[in-house]
Amino acid sequence: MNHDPSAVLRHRGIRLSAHRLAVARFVLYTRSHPSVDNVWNAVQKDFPMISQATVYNTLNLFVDAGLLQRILVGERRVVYDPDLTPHHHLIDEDTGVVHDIPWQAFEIPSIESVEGFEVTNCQVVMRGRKKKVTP
Amino acid sequence: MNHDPSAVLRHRGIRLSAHRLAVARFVLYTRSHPSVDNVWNAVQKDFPMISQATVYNTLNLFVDAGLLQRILVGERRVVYDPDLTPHHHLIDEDTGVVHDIPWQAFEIPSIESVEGFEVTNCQVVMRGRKKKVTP
DNA sequence: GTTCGTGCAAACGGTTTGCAACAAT
DNA sequence: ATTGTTGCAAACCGTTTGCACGAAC
Repeated sequence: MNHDPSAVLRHRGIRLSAHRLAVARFVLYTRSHPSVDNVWNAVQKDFPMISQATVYNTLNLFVDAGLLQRILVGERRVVYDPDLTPHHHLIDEDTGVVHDIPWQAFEIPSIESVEGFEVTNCQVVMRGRKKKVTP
Repeated sequence: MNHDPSAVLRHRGIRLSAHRLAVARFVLYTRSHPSVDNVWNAVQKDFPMISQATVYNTLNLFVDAGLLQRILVGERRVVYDPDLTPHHHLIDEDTGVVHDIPWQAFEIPSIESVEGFEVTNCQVVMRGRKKKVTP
């Protein structure tokens, strides 16, 4: 994994700007599954004048460039994930926190081929709450 | 499965009305995974004056009553499914059609318990396109 | 007569877009 | 000079809500 955001963006043919770098520095290396608002707030610490529109546009740019994954974790809740390797997601219904679940947690046989379909994408979204530990 | 919508609604304590019955007759027995608009169009054939708001309210009522499942099949795409038994969904990226995939298609071990969580819900949404048949 | 269903239009919230200004090439 | 990035506000789209009316209880 490349930890130099400038190089990453340039490698995808994305022109650099201070705002884009700031967004990249946050969103490409976080494991917190941030929403657009999370990204906006984080970047605002360095660039108080950045607009929501720019954050939206930049995130879309990164998704289109294959740097980010959009994950639909709820009715009106989209979250971004820089981890593009196949994995699942578990949403804590109490806190809203999104957890990564390793792909191997489930045995999904013949995922590329289900009933005559070529599966291009598979999103498993689970919801649950932390179990009480019996003492 | 009860094929008398009046009885189904009454059993859930939902008061009957012509509009509700019309919505129920369509949405509780279809396998087409209709969107709100699909339901609206279908019911309009019998009740041309029914409003979108009533369709929305009625569908929400049915979901809350446990008669329907809301399925998030895309960014701005919600469909309704009267099949409440656990199963997965596969969306044809070319046609938008939603297919049911039997729960047993995947071996999902210990679904109730993943990494200290009690899983209450699990939605698997796949996207793909029909494979060309090699002749 | 109180409750509940309905239609209408307005409000809502997340996202996109058109435009003008400006920066980079 | 041309192209690309940004902020702003308006538009957009699916959904919800407030209100007034009328029907059901």
